Amino acid sequence: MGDRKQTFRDYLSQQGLKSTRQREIILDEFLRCDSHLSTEDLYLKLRKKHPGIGYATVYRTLKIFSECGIAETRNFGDGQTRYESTTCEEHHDHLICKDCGAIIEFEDPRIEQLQEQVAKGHGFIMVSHRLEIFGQCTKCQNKGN
Amino acid sequence: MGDRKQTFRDYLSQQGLKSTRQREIILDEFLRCDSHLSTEDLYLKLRKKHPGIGYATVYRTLKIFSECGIAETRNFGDGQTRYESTTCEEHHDHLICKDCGAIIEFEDPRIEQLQEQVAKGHGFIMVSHRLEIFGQCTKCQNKGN
DNA sequence: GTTATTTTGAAAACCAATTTCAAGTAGCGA
DNA sequence: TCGCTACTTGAAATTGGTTTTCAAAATAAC
Repeated sequence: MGDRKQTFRDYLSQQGLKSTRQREIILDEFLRCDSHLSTEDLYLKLRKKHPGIGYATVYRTLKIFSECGIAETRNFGDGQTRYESTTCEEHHDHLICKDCGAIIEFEDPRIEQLQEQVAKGHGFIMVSHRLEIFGQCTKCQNKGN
Repeated sequence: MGDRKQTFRDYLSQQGLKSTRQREIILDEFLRCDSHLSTEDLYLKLRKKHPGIGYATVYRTLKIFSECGIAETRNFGDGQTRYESTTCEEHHDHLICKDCGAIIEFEDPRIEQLQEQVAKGHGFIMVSHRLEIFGQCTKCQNKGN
């Protein structure tokens, strides 16, 4: 946590960018929040306490987060880009309920390994991957239908 | 092939929709082409032989394709929706070159099975999934970086 | 053929993402 | 501290793909 703030500040100065009040506020809020936020989600949250901060600033700051590695972009097919704060933990994938939209994170090294194999088998050097499983969660199964 | 055309016609009449010259042309072209076409790709291809057909018609027709199950939508994160014609074959996933954009299809039953396991482990009923591996293909590796 | 309904194509609307620009701010050096 | 320069900000405009609108044209049933 503390070191992600540091990572951000280091990245800024290294790129000749400036540390500003807005960027600090946005970073704090981003780290505090649940993940999988869209630009709009974060903008709306921020607006409650900091009405002055504009959408464009949130957008640009999130982009910097992903450049410096403290956030990753996700894309679940609903037309909105979401940002997820990276953790020291392993890479993970997502299980998404098609009914209620619940998102569960999981990781499975066996799947990761097989992916690596597949890539190699086609002569590819794997850089990243994305796995999403869509289904129906327990709750929604019980709600009938 | 023949039966996918039939599937489409059946769907139309079942929904009270009409069979038109444009829809037939678009279907023919769609089945003839490589997969992973965006609306624009298909529109541009069609325009060569059938300049009269409008973008909106291609868009709407592709939507019907996906409703009746002869096409599936894909989303590789470049901001364009792509349509892939479904085959009788197994489900497959994608290997995508981050440099030249080449798309390779693959399938791996071992991965599929592990996904099923993961879903079950979280109490989910798996409906579908999406797996994309991003990397660098052999060609682009040789082109140096 | 006539009629009711659907479809078409061009243009407009839509919406998230991205850029523009004038005013404001940070950070450096004097 | 002051001044300068470059970067940042927020509002508004723009972009680019998607989706809808609407009047004219085409289809299917009568």
